[in-house]
Amino acid sequence: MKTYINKYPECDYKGRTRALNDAMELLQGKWKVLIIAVLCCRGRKRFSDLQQEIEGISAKMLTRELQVLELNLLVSRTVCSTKPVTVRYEITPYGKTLEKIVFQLMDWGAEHRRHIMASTQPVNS
Amino acid sequence: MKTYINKYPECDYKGRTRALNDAMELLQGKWKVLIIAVLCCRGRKRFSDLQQEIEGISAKMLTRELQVLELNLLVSRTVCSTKPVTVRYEITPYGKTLEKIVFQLMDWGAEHRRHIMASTQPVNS
DNA sequence: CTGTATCCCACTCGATACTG
DNA sequence: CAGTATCGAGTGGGATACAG
Repeated sequence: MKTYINKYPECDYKGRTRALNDAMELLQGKWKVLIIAVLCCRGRKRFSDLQQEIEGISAKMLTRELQVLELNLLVSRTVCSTKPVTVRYEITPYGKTLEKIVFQLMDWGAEHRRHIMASTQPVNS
Repeated sequence: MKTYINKYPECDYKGRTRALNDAMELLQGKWKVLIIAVLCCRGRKRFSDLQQEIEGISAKMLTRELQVLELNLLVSRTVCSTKPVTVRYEITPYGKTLEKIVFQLMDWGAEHRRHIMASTQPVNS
């Protein structure tokens, strides 16, 4: 029952745009995609390691975004009962289904930077 | 000088996350990806047609987002000097480079809805 | 028809301080 | 170590009115 994207879909148009909205809404925000990318690239990570690898993110934001990702089954959270507690975060097999898209976005972003720099006056930074 | 994404890149990590941020920043917001999708699927469209096809978007938002997309060379804008002016918007060949990603996001979003509905109590709507 | 200008609320996100 | 609580600035985006 998988539906495939047609180039010029005439039917289920509403459903498709809704699906796109779902995806974008979930991935919205400054950090979530980045977190996914890091977990995909670097594998299982502890909270503090994640915070170090994701430059600029605060504990609050990292917590909140990880919770959303966990709720959406993209990331798994494991508490290790060590002396001070440590927590491991890991991308789930299901989360891996986003890996390809995220990496394509990376590629596209790099290409886009070149494209814009070459074509116009860079707007900023 | 094209850089490729390795599964576990050790070098140019900063560059990659920066590229990902670029891409996400550009695509951020409620409407841009949707506009791109519509222009990809439906081809050249006038302003008012776009507004009709994209349910819920206001003129202000449509204008603003189209301007951003045009600035980023993803969309072209053509003014037709008809009696009341009409304007045609069209995805550029460059903009088409996002088509694949956008459609994959659509697919993923549809799959995700099923996945979440099957696995948990739906949170809302 | 295709926008622009204003007003305004809600929400995002950062900073900081605190807890088990 | 891994969070939570609270405050506050900035912004995204809706509603409405107006303009070329």
